Amino acid sequence: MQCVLLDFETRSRTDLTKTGAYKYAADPSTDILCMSAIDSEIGDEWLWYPGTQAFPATLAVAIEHADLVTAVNAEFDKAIWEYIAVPDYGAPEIEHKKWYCLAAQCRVNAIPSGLENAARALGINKRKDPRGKQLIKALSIPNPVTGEFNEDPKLMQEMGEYCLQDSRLARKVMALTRLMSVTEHQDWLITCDINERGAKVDTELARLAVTYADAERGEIADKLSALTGGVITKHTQSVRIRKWLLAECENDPDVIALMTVKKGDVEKQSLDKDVRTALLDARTSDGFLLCQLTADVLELVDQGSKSSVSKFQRMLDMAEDDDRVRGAFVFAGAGQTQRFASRGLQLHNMRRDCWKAEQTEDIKQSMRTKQIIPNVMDTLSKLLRPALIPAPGHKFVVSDWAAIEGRVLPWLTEDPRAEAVLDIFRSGADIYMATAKAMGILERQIGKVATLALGYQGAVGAFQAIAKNYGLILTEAEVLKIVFKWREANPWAVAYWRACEKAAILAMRRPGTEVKIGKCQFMFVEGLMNGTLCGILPDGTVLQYPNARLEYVKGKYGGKWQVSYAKASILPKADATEWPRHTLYGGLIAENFAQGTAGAILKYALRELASVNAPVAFHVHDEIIEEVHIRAVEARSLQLQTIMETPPPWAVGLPLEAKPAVMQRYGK
DNA sequence: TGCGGCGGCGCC
DNA sequence: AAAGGGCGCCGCCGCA
Repeated sequence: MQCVLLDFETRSRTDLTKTGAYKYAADPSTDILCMSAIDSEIGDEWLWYPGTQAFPATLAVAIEHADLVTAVNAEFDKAIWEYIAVPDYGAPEIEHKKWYCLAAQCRVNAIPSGLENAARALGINKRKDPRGKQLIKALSIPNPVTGEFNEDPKLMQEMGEYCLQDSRLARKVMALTRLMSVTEHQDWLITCDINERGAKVDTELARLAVTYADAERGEIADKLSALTGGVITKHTQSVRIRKWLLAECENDPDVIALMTVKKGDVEKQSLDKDVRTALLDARTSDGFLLCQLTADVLELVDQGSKSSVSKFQRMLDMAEDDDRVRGAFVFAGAGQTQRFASRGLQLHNMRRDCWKAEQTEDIKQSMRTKQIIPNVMDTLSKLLRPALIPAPGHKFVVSDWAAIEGRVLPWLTEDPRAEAVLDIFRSGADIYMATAKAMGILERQIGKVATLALGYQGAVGAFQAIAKNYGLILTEAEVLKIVFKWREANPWAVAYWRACEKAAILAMRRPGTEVKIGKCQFMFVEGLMNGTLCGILPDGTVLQYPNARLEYVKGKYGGKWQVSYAKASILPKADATEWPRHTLYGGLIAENFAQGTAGAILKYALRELASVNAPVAFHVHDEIIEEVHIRAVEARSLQLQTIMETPPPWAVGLPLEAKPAVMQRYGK
């Protein structure tokens, strides 16, 4: 495998962190300072300053012969290459499928995807060097006072050296982790295509929303200042608000009790949404004192805490001239499950409860004519999804898999007792009602919450967390009974948790051996990243647990063996000597497997859709949104449903259901 | 002033 | 022994 590693250093008047790579690369003020390249096999190095040098002929040959052209976050380098290096500086063209991303390779290895953190996780870069950042600040950003770029030749030369050093480090990281499989690389390329296509934003709506949100935030701030004598000046000042409230109620133990939340092993006082609701609710019951003043303050915080309205500004920052936001998806962004993540304009967490297209038009018209809107922040956050729109003459075709994880989990177990659950899905019956019945309970709501909450060894806490979203209020004793009944009615799940945990331990004891659990496997690979426990999903996707260790932990009544591993998503603190670790337990493994397999089904469908040139605009874990010409809506809907409901070859027998809807704006 | 840490929020 | 976990973004806080 011959591979050329690239790294660009650039400068621009636009802010990369606000606009994202695509808009940044497309901006006319963006230019290349230098580019380093390394041939990963031979080790040949190049440093190119396009302002003063022609493109190195030997590098052109190396690229021509390379199987892959690699960069950390290659979408950035690819965009710079295609938008600037080729047209402005005579760099040779590189075919799309030759591009390869080292950051994506890091993510499939379950280590951080930033070069510095990846190297740190691999133990080859202990110390952070601030010089690189200083150089970027000096050369990549115009002087804030004069607006001029610094062109100091000495600094430019130093920048080049740093650029080359990054490529050398990247080469090491590449060698210490496993390459993406052909399928993973293909999925990454498909992600590039989706990112390049982008999602269209109703920028007029976004601008109106920003105006209204700014005004409302100002009003809330004024009210808070007035109520608290200037102690609290914004609804976002969580520390001030907490201190003020505690002082105001003279450390009333009842109030403190309601404010106390457990985080890990430590108890803390919080004033998050749940606590505020609890405090305001308790106010109406007997004997609880929460004066009008504090209640008013809490309600103002509630009103202001729709932080999601900041997304409208983000839409405007990222939208290009054609009103499209590009680069929102990260292939394997979730290292532990290999699901996608979304960045920049995060399309994965937009408020679900939202206005319909017609309501959106009405509200938009009200804002155009500067009408007063009641409950502004709430109204605005319900406009987030509808702010995503299809191009003129197009519609969204939207489809999501019904209860995908509820189907995948029993299917993965291969337990004959789980067939009954799959048969309920196959029959089209109501799974939540059936679950309740199997537990000897009549309320569908309880069946629903139990199904959503208890599949991964969660107990009272997990149930209550989900129950509150459905307005279900039960005592701890009642929930404990429900948990017990659910486990009794679903013995396949309990057995699976145990089997997963045992398999992980067994795999650690027998390196290089496949240990089967239902449709998945574990294998401990000693030579990879200080020992990596690999969970292999039915499609071949590998979930990695790097730096895995089998440890004997002593308990009160004897001890037990357990597997721990380095957790990529938790970055170590500045003074930490070891990467933060987590412990595997059965329910967690079952969850990782189920989420990962659901993600594999999405990736499979995206490949199928790519092969028929389906216009996928975006996706949200279990949901695919196509932006379709109005004349093709019917055909594409049918095609989308067929692709989503046909299980992949490795999942024959898994019942899938995904009925498409047609929308003028994005909605639930 | 810049930056890491943390609390908070939203979704699947 | 029991265990909800997977994400990313915004904005404040406190330190260097």
